[in-house]
Order: sequence, then C-alpha cells, then structure tokens
Amino acid sequence: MDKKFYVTTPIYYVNDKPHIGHAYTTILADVLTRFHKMSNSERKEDRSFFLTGLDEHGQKVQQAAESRGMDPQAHCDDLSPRFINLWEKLEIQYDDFIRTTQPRHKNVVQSILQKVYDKGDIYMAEYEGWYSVSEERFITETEKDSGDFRDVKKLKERNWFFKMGQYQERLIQHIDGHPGFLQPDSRKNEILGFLKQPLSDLCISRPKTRMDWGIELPFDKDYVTYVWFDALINYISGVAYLTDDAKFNKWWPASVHLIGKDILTTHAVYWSTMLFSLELPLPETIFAHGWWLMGESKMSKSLGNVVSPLDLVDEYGVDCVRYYLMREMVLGQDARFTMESFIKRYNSDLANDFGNLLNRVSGLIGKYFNKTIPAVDKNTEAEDRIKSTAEKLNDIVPGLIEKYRLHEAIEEILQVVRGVNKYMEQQAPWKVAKEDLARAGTILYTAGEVLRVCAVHLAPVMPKKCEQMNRILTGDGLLDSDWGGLKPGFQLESHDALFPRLEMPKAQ
RNA sequence: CGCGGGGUGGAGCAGUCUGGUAGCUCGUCAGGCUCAUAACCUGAAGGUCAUCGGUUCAAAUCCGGUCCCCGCAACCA
Repeated sequence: MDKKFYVTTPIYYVNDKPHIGHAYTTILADVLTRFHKMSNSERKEDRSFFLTGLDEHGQKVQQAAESRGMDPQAHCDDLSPRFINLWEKLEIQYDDFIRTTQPRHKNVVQSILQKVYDKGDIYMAEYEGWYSVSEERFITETEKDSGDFRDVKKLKERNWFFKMGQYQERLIQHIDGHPGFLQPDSRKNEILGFLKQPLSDLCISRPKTRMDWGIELPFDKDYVTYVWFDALINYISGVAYLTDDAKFNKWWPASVHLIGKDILTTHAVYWSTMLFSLELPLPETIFAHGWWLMGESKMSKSLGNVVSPLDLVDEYGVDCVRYYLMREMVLGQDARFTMESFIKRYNSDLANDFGNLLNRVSGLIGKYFNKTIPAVDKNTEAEDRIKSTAEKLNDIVPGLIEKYRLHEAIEEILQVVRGVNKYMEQQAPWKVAKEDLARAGTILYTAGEVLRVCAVHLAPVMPKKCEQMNRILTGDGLLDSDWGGLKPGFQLESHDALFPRLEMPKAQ
C-alpha cells in the first residue's frame, strides 16, 4: 500500500438533491483514501488524490432547470453547494471538486474531441432509432417494448459517432489480462458477456436544435457532445490532462474508479475505449458497488418519504452513520437499510464493545491509579497474546482494504476489541488491584493500549470519534498504530460515554 | 435453451477456486462476573449447506439435471 492512490467517485448528476447513493460512494472513497494515507509511511498527503465533483450537462439538467424557470448554469450553481455542504457534513476530505461546466474541464473535452477526430476515430452518420416525443430522446428497443413510452416513432438524425466497435477485441483482452480491472468478478463476467455481442459505435453528439446544454463539438458548431463522453473525461481533466504533465503523470492511471452498478457499462466499455483511442493507460480498477435497499425497492429520490441514513447524521452523529454504512454493506452486493439494523449495529459494536471498553479501562485507572496511566511491570503470556493480535492488524487491515473487503477489515478490528473485553474478564484487574497493584497496572496499560491501537485503525471510518478516543487516552489526537502510544504518567480527564447506548424506538 | 450471479441454523454473511470435524455477527436459552454504557465473559440449543443424480475412501466444495431469486441485454446520468 505504499504506492500512490488516486480514487474517484462518479461526478454526480445535478438534476436533483444528493441522496444516499451519492453519499455512500463518496464516504467509501473517503474511507479508502484515509486508510491509504494512514499506511503510507512518509509524505502522506502527497501519496493520495481523491477526486469528486458534478456532472452538469445534458438533457435532464436542462429540463430540470427549465422546470424551475432557471438558466441551466444558474440551476447548477444553485445545486452544487448542496453537495459541497453535505460532503463537509460527512467529513469528506476530497482533494479536488470538479464541475463539468468549469473551463478547465471544457477545454480538455474539446481538445480530446479534436484529437480523436483528427485521429479518424470520429465520423458522421445517419442515426436511426425509436424516438420518444414526450421524453425528447431516443429510446432503446427494450424500452420501446416495455410499453412505458408513448408517442414513439422512428426518427433519423445525422450525428457524430465514435469508433468504439474497433476496440472490442482489445478491451476483451485487457479484461482477461487484468483480473482486478473490473470488480467484483460478477460484474466482470457481466461485461464479458456483454462484449460477446458485436460492439457498435457510440453516438457522441446531440444536435443543438434538440438539446444545446453541453460542450460544443470543436469541428461542428451545430452539435454539443453526448453527456457521457463529456463526463467520463473528468477523471483525467481533474488531474490536469493536457495542461500539467507532471501532475497528470503523477496520478494517472487511477487506482480505482468507484461507481454504482448502474453505470458499469459506461465506465467499463465507453471509458475504456475512449482511453484506448487517446492511447492512455486504463485505470487499475473499476469497482461497482451495490445499492442500498429500503424494504423491497431501491432507495432513491423517487421515494421521497423514506428515512434515509442521511437523516440520522444530525441525531446520531456522522461517525456512527459512516460506520454503519461501511460495516453493513458487503462491497459489491446490495444492502438493506433499516432503523432496527442501525440501532443494533450501533449498540452491539460501538456502545457495548468499543465505547464501553473505554469506560471500563478509564474507570479502573481512575479508581486504582488516581487517573494516571500506569506503567507496565512485567508482561505475561496473556499480554503477549493480546498485544500480538493488535499488532497483526497492521498487516491484516491494509491487506483487506487493498482487496476492497472493507466490512471484513472492520470486523477484524472489532474482533480485537472483543478480545480485550475477554482479556479484561480473564485478568480481572479490579480484583488484582487489591493485592498486586503493579500487575493491575500492567493489565490496564495493555488493555488501554490495544484499545487505542484499534481506535487508530478505525479512524478512517470514524475520524472524529477515534481521534477523540485517542485524545482521551493520550492527550493528543495523533494517530499512530505502533505499540507504546499510551504514556505512563499521563493524567486522564473525566469524559462522557463516547457512544451512548441507544434505545430501540417503539414499533409504531 | 441470450449472458451472468446467487439459494448455508430465526436474521445477515464467510467458507466453494486449492474436496477431508460447517465459521462469524446479531437473536434465543442457561450460567458467571460486578470494573463498565442492564454493558462484559462462558456454555447451550438450532443447519439433510435449494433439490435430484453422478464422480470419489470422502462433496457445502467437483460434474450434470430441475426449481426459485436477482442482475445485464448500451448510447436516458
């Protein structure tokens, strides 16, 4: 994990307010970045780059703006703070926030269009397909057959096409040759299955007569570019492609594009072939995560009345929500959000195991050592054992993070926390203290130090709470998982419960 | 027969690639402890690993059939 880490989220489409799907991906990116910062030994801040932002062009944005009686740019400017403010509230430490209406992005998109055009990978042709008059867009055969669209008619339109199909074989070979490129495996197979069909070329233009909220084609002023062709480029325009070679070469190719499973094809196929055309390396990994389900349906803005995990932030704190989201979802699979599972998870992991352990340790140190961290007298086998479980986390956690097995990494840390509770039970310092104070000191130092190490490992998930725990135990928020952070002689202050137990709300 | 993923104690998951006493968290029951946020620790009950058949000394794991669930089938973000 000592190499550079460049992570991206999708740039979110500004036709509505941010929702849990946006928040989940962004928190995930933040957590992964913090894990990488932590494990990089030197110049930590230079070793990771986290890019997120907004996708502001396209028909839906234009329509959303129209329905509000606003200019599209004003609409975007109005919505963007909602995202930025939410990220701040969720403790997201991104390195850059890109908006596709920014000149730095538009310029790159136009340069790329020209470049690909000059190369001969873009040509004009007649597009014929089913057009929905009410939706003002072309629909697919499947969509037409679904019967959900009225006013459907065949329509011909002259458009510009990207020669995507010619890269089909090369893409298949890349996927086969790079097992980690598309994750999880089920998604990789999905794409390989998709690529068994002939891959057609991609229509990358929209006539301004139909839709003009986009980036103009440099070689044809009557058209703007298709929103995906525009949006995907953010991953390289955001790290200064064509404008700052040193910066670009430092970060590209991305370590991972985090996406929801709904936009897998655009990333795995469109984006990859675009990069082939540009003769740029492909990202190391595209990871498609699942969706948060509410009851039986996908949680989305269309269900305005649902309780979202985001609603819990104000009441229960951002760290607890981050913990829940990261621990409860198996990356790649769907997960179900319920209030009950949130409270159960919070109580059993954070209140009972993690938070309560702090109170046990600090309470006993208060009672028998006048709130002063005791020194280690002599380690026994029991100390060596619990200490080694803590030290093993230094290998286990980064290993699991690299494999995107985040919930397992968290579980491993919690196993160590539970181990300390067990160790306390077996060593019973509250009894030992009455006969052998030095021995009790050894036990309490060890328990406290393992707890502190666990807090350091959990800090990427719960930055505030873990720093707070570290501060309680050591007096500063420095996060270092090396053994010995607890300083004998340090005076503990009294403190409130870090994770007060929650009552299960009564069934309505 | 379009392609792919899955079906493991009450719930959620791991284990399947590299066959060999079925593991974890929550829940339930009993006991212990009493430092702590009625928390913590120990023990127990509970699974024919969807189903049928095959290979094997041995199958949750490999092979084949069947049933059920889910995703994909692009140019709308």
